[in-house]
Formats: sequence, C-alpha cells, structure tokens
Amino acid sequence: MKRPTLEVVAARAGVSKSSVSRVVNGESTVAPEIRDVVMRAVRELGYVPNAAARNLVTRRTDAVAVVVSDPPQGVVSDDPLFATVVRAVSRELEAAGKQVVLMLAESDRSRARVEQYVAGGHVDGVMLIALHGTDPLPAALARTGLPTVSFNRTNAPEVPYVGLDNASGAALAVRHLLERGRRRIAVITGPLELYESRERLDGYRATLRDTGRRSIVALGDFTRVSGAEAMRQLLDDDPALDAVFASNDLMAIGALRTLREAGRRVPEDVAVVGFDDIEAAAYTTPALTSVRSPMADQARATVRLLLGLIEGGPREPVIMPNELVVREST
Amino acid sequence: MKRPTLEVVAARAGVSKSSVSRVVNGESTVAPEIRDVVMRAVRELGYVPNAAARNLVTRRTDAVAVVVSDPPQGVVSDDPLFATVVRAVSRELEAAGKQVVLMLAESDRSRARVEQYVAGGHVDGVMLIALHGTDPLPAALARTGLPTVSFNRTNAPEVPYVGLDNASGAALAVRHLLERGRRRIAVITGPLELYESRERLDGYRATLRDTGRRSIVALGDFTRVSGAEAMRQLLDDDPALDAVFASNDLMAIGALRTLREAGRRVPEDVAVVGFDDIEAAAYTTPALTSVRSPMADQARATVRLLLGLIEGGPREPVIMPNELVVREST
DNA sequence: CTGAAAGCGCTTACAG
DNA sequence: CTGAAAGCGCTTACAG
Repeated sequence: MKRPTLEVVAARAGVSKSSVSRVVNGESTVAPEIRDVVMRAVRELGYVPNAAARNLVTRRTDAVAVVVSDPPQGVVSDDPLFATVVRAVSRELEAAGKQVVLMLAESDRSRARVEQYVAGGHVDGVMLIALHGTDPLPAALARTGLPTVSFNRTNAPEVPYVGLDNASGAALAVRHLLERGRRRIAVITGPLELYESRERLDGYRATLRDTGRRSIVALGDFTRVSGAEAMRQLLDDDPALDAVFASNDLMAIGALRTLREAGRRVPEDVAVVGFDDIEAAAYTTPALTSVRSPMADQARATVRLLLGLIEGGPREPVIMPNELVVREST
Repeated sequence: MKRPTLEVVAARAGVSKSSVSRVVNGESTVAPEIRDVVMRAVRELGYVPNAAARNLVTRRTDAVAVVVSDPPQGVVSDDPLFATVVRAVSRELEAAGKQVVLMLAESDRSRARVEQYVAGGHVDGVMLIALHGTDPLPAALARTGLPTVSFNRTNAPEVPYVGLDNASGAALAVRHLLERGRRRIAVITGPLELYESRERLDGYRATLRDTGRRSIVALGDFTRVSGAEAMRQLLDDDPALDAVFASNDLMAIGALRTLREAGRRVPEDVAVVGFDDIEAAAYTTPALTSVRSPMADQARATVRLLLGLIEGGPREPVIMPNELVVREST
C-alpha cells in the first residue's frame, strides 16, 4: 500500500500540484472552491506529505535535537531530573510543532555522532542537557552555528542557557539552618566541574563566612550513594556536627540513610537540607527540607529561549528564582 | 556557509557523483584509488550527506519513534520507569544506528499527531511505552502496518511486546510474607486497566487462595500519593493487618509514610513488599523488600524485538524473569 | 488566483 | 569498475 503523492491528489482533484501544495500548506491565496475539492481529495486518499521531499526543498526540518550529555562515569539511571526535564521539554517542543530527536552523549563516539548529526543539518536547533561539566560538546555545538541552548549553564560561555540562582539557593538553606540554631554546618557538594555545584558550594561558604563560621566540606557527585559516603566521612571527621546541607536531594537521601545507620536522629541531632525539592523529598523519613528548583518551569523556559533563537531572537541567559520548602528534617 | 553537496565533492575529486555516492555508502565495488581520492575530498570539504535527499530516494529513515503514552490523568513526572527505560532504549537504538524520535502521547491531539507522523512514513518502526491501559493508540499503530513493539503488554493483542511474569512476581512476594508468618496480607493494586496491574493482583489472590486466606484489596494508580491513601484506607478497614504487598515501589514508599504517621512499626507491626526494585527502594526507612523487575534489560530486549521485526524477524512476545530482593521491611 | 517548469541532493538501474 | 541520466516528492519563483 503505497502512500499517495501530491501528484495523485492533484489528479483526483483535477487541479495542479501547485494548488494542492498551497492548500496543504495553508496559503491564503487559494480560491475557496479549489481548497474544498483539494481537501476532499486529501481526505479520501489519506494523503500525508512526504517530509523528506519537503525538507529537501524548504531546508527546514521542524525538528530539534535534545541531547543529554552524561558524565563518563555514568549517572543514576533513574535520575529524576532526566524524567522531569525531558518530559517538560518534549511537551513544550511538540506544542510548538517541533519533532524531538533524543540523543544520548555518553562516550566520545556518541559525542561525535551528535556533532555529525547536528552539523548535518538534520535539526533546526539543539537543546543541551549537560549532566557533566568538562565536556567539549557545548563548545563544539556552538561552533556549528546552529541555534543551541542549554538547560543550566555549561563550560562554554557562548551557549545561552536557563539556569538557577544556585548561590542564593544555598544561602537560603544555610541561613535557615543558622536560624534553627545550628552551629556546625557541613556541606556535601555535587561534582565540582559542574557550574551549579560550584555555585551552591560558594553560596554555602559565603553565608557561613559572613557569620564567622568555618566550612566543613565533603565531595559528592549527585548520586544517593555518594551522599551516603560523604555523610559517613563527615561523621568521622567531625562527630560534633549538627547540620548538613546536601547540594541535591538524591545525596540528602543517601545522607539520611547514613545518619540512621549511625544512630543519629534527624533533626534532633543533625538537621538536613537538600536541594531541588524532587517529589521523593516529601516521602523520606523524616520528610526533607529542600531548596526548590523549578525544573519543569526551567525546562519550558529553555525551550522558549531556543525557539526564540531559531526565530532570530536574543540570546540572553535567564535565571530562575528558587525558594526553601521546610519540612521535618530541620 | 552552505554545506557541500555530492556534486562539489565529485568535482573536487574529479570523479562522477555515482562514484562518490558509492564510496560514501561503503560499497565494495570501487577501485581503491577512487576511494582514496573521494575520501580525501570528503574530509577536506567536511561533507555530510543530506538526509532528506537520501531518504527521499531510499525510503529508509533510520529513525525509530519512541512513544510514551501517558494516562489522561497524568503521571508522576519523575517516574523512574521513564528515565530508566527511555535511557536504555535510546542507548540501544543508537548503537544500532537508529535515530530516536521521542513522542509523548498524552492527549487526543498528541495521539493524533503520533498516528499522523507514524503513518507519514517518517520512521522505520515504533517502540511504545504505554503507561496507560485503555488507549486506542496500540491498535491504531498496529493498523499502520509499520513494525511496532511495546514495552509491556498492551490492550492490543496484535502488538508484540516484552513483558514480565507479573503473576509469579506477586506470588514471590506473597509467599515470602507467608513464610515470615504474616497472616493478614493486603494488596495495593496499580490501575486496573493496565495488564500488569491485573496480573500482579491475580498472582496475589491466587497465592492467598491456595492457603485458604482471603484477599484485602485497595486500589492505587502507581503513584506515591495513591499508595499513601490506599494504606490509610486499609488501616481503617482492617486495623489488624500485618502485611501489605504494593504493586510497585512508588506506592510502597507512600504506604511506608502512612504507616509511620500511623505509628505502625515496619516490619514489626506491618511488613511491606514493593515491586520493581527501583534504586530508591534501598534508601527507604526501613529499606524496602521488593520484587525486582529488570527494567533496563527488558527495555533492551524490546529494542531487539523491534529491530528484528524491522528486518522481517518473528513477532514472538518475550517474558522476562523476576526475583525477590529481601531488605529490612519484611 | 493558477499552472508549467525547474530544482532541492541524493541513489540506482543501465550501458559501457 | 565507472559515469550519464532518470527519478524520488515536494516547493517556489515566474508567467499568465
């Protein structure tokens, strides 16, 4: 069952291919009677335009590449950011009539594949979701000249992005802990090649410094297991600590487990604040206080930035606000 | 900076377009010296074939649609299944040289869009991830005649799938609870339009029936909040229950919260078993016993089924085994 | 407002 | 093994 072409629609309707094309593309310069007869033929034949032929001549693809760039050591496969952001991005892109081509960039090979594909003109633009701080992809994509934006800031300053005010988010968390009377406040950082990890650490440091307190730092990588390990190390190094700020909720969840295993009560002995306010934060024991980052909104704003760019709009970065959600862990 | 075409490569190399085409497509019937000169020209010019032109003549697309069909009432945006399965599917498809076109089917409009797109011959095949039991999409896709497979069984028997042995998974959970000496074992079901929800319920029922016990059933919809509510209801209806089998881990997490709020100790007063063994299961308080479903493996198997189908292979459904992972909650 | 014709950049029989 | 030519299914000036 071969698909009908413009030509057979034209024959059926008794008009030229040009007219059918105009009707199908909704041009206004078509006589009503022609439109009607063409519409009928289209319906009867079940005509769907051949995208390849159309793209070949128009040079538009109506597709956008969504590339998720993972760190070499891999990520948590169930990372809530992936689901939330990819879903929100797809929904918004589809609403704008764009096809979503999802690409994972995890290895040098797959990175090369992404570059090829993008340089090959298969898409109108690129939305980057970089879970990784040191990769050459953002700069490489920017070099292709194709409209490219990033969810969160990358290591390539020329790529416009929608980010968070991470430092003030962290400050929110630390000030809250101080107000609760906590005196020895530790931090568990994200991977430090990531811009948002560094900003969250800076916000923590600056806030403590302002009150004359010292920082207590353990390194994590945004996974639950790294949060659990960092917490263990913090407890060893400074058994008297009475609060911890984890740079994301997944690590806070890991820290909570370590604290429970160590017999520390939360929040009585140690208060815990996370970052992101993922859905799971409301279901931990005790429920987690967290700095909310509006991931879905941020994702939508990133799409709008990209669509604007494709239309020749401005490339101004956008910063989303965040707020503290207080629950039982502090 | 216009991209170079076959024609300019041919001119540069001093050969015909046909020869360039053959070299680029790796045909073996090309003299080595021609191959070399063409390769050089390709490299120097940075030639990348125009996919639209190629598709137009070959009628292959080297793309696969991954359609995620959500229920009308929406889903948990951070559903770990989405991240795990979409990631695994993409990775596997990319390894096979297929482009991944991600499509969300959430409304009638987006469903129509998916059908159009698929019928429009933009892809070589379709991988369906249906989080929803009553939708017309599986049957509609099957009707297009395009190779279509589903992650988990759908309501359209003609769509081949890779599923789980849900009934025996549930039986594993219930037998384990019986062995632990539990006598009043409740179940929290998933949405009953979903095949796997019904199978898990059946497995629970059959196992209890075999030991002469009665079922205690509460309805959920696979979200945390529905698990929390179902647990509240179960506690009201049967305060003496001493175990609950939740049909997925998200609902088990919700149930855990309700039990804590109600002052029931887990597992001393009430034992809890989940299903799926998502990463979060190891981080609940107490850590959750769960029936592991090998989501990533299942995703990969589904991709292989699809690739086979595209090559004209068999359409036999595949059933993956599952096993019980015992932790602290039982 | 409508139609005939050229052209987008490839691949693929076909002849040589 | 190589090249000239036709053709894939559209859109888009251009003339009328």
